[in-house]
Amino acid sequence: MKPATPSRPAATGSRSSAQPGISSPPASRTPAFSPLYQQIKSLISQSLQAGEWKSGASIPSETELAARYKVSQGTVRKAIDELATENLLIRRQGKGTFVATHAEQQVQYRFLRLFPEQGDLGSQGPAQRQIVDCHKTRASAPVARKLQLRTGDAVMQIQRVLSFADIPTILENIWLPAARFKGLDIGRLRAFPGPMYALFESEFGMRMVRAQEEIRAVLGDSAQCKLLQTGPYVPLLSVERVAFTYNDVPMELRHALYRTDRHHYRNELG
Amino acid sequence: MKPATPSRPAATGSRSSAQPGISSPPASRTPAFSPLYQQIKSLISQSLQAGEWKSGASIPSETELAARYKVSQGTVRKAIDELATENLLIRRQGKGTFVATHAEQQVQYRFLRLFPEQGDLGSQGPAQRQIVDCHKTRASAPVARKLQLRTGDAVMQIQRVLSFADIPTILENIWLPAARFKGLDIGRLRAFPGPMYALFESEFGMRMVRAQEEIRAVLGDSAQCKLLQTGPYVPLLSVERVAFTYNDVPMELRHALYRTDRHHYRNELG
DNA sequence: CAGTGGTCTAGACCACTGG
DNA sequence: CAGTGGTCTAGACCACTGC
Repeated sequence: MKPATPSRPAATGSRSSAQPGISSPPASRTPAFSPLYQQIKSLISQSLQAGEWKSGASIPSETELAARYKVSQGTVRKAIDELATENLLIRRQGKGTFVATHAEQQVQYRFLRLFPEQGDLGSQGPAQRQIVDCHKTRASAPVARKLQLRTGDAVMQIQRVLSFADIPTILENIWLPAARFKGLDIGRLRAFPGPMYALFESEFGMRMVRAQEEIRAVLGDSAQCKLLQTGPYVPLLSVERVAFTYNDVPMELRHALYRTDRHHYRNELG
Repeated sequence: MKPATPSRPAATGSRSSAQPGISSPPASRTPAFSPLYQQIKSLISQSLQAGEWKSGASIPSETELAARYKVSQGTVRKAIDELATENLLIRRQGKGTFVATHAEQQVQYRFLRLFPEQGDLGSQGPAQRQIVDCHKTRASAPVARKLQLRTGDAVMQIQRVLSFADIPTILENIWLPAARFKGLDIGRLRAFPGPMYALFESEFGMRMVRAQEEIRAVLGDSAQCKLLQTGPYVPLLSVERVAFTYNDVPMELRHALYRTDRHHYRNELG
């Protein structure tokens, strides 16, 4: 691309906003101007969403992508940089750029912010997972709203307990849109060795990319306290998480209760 | 700067790692290679820390800084970019780059992650602040450890209650190193109209840049419940925050209790 | 209109990885 | 050694702000 040329490359179409020299309706303002690298970014996002590259696999090199989209390397570089800071891609110098995954990481649980009170990281070995229940049901109104479904749509509901050092610590209730997770059952959940989000990736092609949590202090009821093996009416951390795939589509709702007598939820504020 | 020249500019000294053509001890490995923009970044950080530019004021333009440090504009640009994503600086197109501040923001409380259950943002107006106590005391062992002081060092201790829509919601206990906050008393706290971090900036030149929180579910004792006007033994969110200035120096410890019956703590997971 | 940050390019070289 | 991402430069132009 020569600089100073008003014409734009046909990345997929052309520059989305009104450009000088390009015919554009003079009326209808607020085109907002989308820079080239943003367009490249969304093209790469689309390829990720379409599954053009597998989880954990490498995407084409910057040079290749620059040639494909007919832009300079620096422009695809900026696009990839942003996708990397959003944790959709992972750059590794000398090796390439890879599709982010929940599997094969040293950080076993990407979205879990719970840390033991003493002994820093994973010093107590891997978590023990116990699937209590997994069945298909219909979405209640609040569940449907958070998952952007209609009330009564089919959802899979999973209940499980996570233990650390043999102490039950997390009680989770998970809802998934059944249409996207056909064939999921308690057997497959129990058989899968890694984190649940890794199962979603490898068996259903659903990558969780971002999540939002709402945290409250609550008193566990007797059933919850029994599953967590605590005394009755212990204060617990209620963590309601909605996890999103690409394009901010919600794909999982997870209501969790954390015991915080031996652990705490840690958060970094920028 | 000509490219391909092995010699490096004397930003403040010179490139910190072994460079070809520059005399450097061939022994003693692991220089780790610090790129130029990182050196510029730390120079700008030092100027921020030294108070060369006031809170909320603009720093020199990219062109000026490039001239000052004898590097290209793109290099200082990358340095500023990183400082901006770390929230030390704020870029405003067409206007300049500004020193981040806790004052004069639309987001009144930069580090507060508490949101009302309904009615999105600040719909219930500003918080009411009530200073309960402010006195000088000596740091206990745990307080000293978190503030990187010695046990028994002088600290200011502040207790206050924050109310939203006239409902007491947050009970805070704050510890500050007394040596850095000389002259702080309950009168000045009550007189200051803005957030406490804005007071720290404007009256003591201390900018809080980053914070870390540990969150647990607890039962409030009777004194705490009284201040928060709840029934006895209500589950509360315990939020222990350490706030840092530049260079990861801890400057504030804050133990807070949040009522989460009408609010929740919200967190985004990337 | 001048000045700021924001985008885009082209090219050179450096550091890291693996065969 | 070739290939990848990472750094640095120089220069042109664009978009936004305020005088």
